[in-house]
Amino acid sequence: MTVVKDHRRDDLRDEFPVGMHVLAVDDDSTCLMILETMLRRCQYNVTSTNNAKTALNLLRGNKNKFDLVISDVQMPDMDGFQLLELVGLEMDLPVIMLSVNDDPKMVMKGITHGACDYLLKPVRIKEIQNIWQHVVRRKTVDSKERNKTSNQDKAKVDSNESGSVATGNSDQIGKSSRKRKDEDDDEENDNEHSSSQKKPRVVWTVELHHKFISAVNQLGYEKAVPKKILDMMNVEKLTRENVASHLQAFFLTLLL
DNA sequence: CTCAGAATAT
DNA sequence: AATATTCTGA
Repeated sequence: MTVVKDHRRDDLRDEFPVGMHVLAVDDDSTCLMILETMLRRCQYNVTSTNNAKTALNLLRGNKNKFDLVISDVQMPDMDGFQLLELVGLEMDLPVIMLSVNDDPKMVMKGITHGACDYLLKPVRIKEIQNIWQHVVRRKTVDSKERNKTSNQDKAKVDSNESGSVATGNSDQIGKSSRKRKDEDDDEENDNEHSSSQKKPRVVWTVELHHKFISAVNQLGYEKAVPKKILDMMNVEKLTRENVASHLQAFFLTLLL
């Protein structure tokens, strides 16, 4: 009997730090769910909460339990930056910020407050797959050099690290977001067959996507079906097909 | 006939 | 790659 069961060309196998403990924080329950799902898929050990205070309590109560914190920026009780700061003060954990806001000021704020990464929503699972590198880096640096000059922060911003860890990097920040809502009723040419009616493609801006997410959120994952989502979103010009298409794509990105 | 979901096309 | 359109079955 051949004892060959080693045939794996599976992707996430080789040296993924399985079981790393991640604390996910987001007030939007659907986002949280998605985040959780993605993290689990990537074989992280996930604890999640929908508010920063609980997050803090969890962290304080289990100083060694977590390896990484990933938190939304905008939250009701305490915003992500405060959380970030407190965590930085009280413990040595890598924190990743999540936001729909691609404003460079915000990104900068995150970084200067000590975030080790700043991801834009909607987050793709590929970005999640890669975050363990921050933990590794932190640990490596930490054990090697315990240098703590009693200096206030110097706001030294390093764009992106130069290639260091295995897989290629994720994308850059500072793109996307076009102004939507293009009303078009301009008359102009009624030539026979040329262009009479434009067919505006629906552009799923972050905002629109967010509405979509909220709708799905309220309906619940199982009951979220195009028509219901559609009239829950209540966006003009949007068709059931549009939503259906987006829904399909959306689930694909979740599983990718 | 209407819709969801998958497949396929642009 | 993102969104639209077509197809199938309920």
